[in-house]
Amino acid sequence: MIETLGALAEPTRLRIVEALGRRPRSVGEICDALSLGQPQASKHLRVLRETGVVEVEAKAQQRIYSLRAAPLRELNLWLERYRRIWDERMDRLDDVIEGMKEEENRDGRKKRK
Amino acid sequence: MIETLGALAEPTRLRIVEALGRRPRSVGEICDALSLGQPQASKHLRVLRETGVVEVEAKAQQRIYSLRAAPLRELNLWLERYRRIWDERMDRLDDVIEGMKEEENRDGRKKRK
DNA sequence: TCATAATATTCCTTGACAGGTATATACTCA
DNA sequence: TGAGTATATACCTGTCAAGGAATATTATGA
Repeated sequence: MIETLGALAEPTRLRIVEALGRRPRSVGEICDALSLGQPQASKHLRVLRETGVVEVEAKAQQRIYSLRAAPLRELNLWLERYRRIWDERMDRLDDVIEGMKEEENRDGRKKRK
Repeated sequence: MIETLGALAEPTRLRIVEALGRRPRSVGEICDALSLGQPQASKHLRVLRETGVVEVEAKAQQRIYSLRAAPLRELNLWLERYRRIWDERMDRLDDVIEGMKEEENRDGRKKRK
């Protein structure tokens, strides 16, 4: 759980996770997509793998990395304990998401209910 | 967002956040509750404050720290993008957030976004 | 004003970690 | 088997952050 946070707290690794969130990718694809050196990518992927954030599947001489469900689920579960805080006085969550998706002037006016 | 992750990715700070999740506390209370040295507590609280995770309210000569909603909400929002991954075919952890995944329910795979 | 309590800051040392480069390993195919 | 491709590891170096101890700051009350 805290290892998950640590793994995600690094900018490059977060970008890798977001890239893998779209679809699984090989190391080379990750390097290309993120303009990363290959050793750097491998090292970050190692961290992500050792913390259980990603998993690998060998395909010929490539390694296909993809996200694992467990740590994200765990993170969500932890966050859920604080729902009463982050959901305070707002509407239901989907409304919040809806509102933020439209990305209107975020700092302009506060929406009152 | 990534600053939030970084702030939470430190064991002591995570414990502080969890303590504040129950109720706001003064620095001294945090030191006692977590067996922390006072300068250490203050320094971690500074990080948490500068990343917006907590806020302070002065009360006499004490400083009462409490959690802020925004970063937790933001973190939840980020995590929501990966719900399709971490929620894969498990039982529902909660149904509140579920209004936005109508499109995903079939077995059609997404290759390209 | 002074003494005291509560908290913040500074300085120091040390360890972890990320980037860069070079090199090693593993797999495939001719 | 050897060449080529894809990925992993080792080594070095600089930076940053955390813990510890001492000290500074700020507010309170007598």
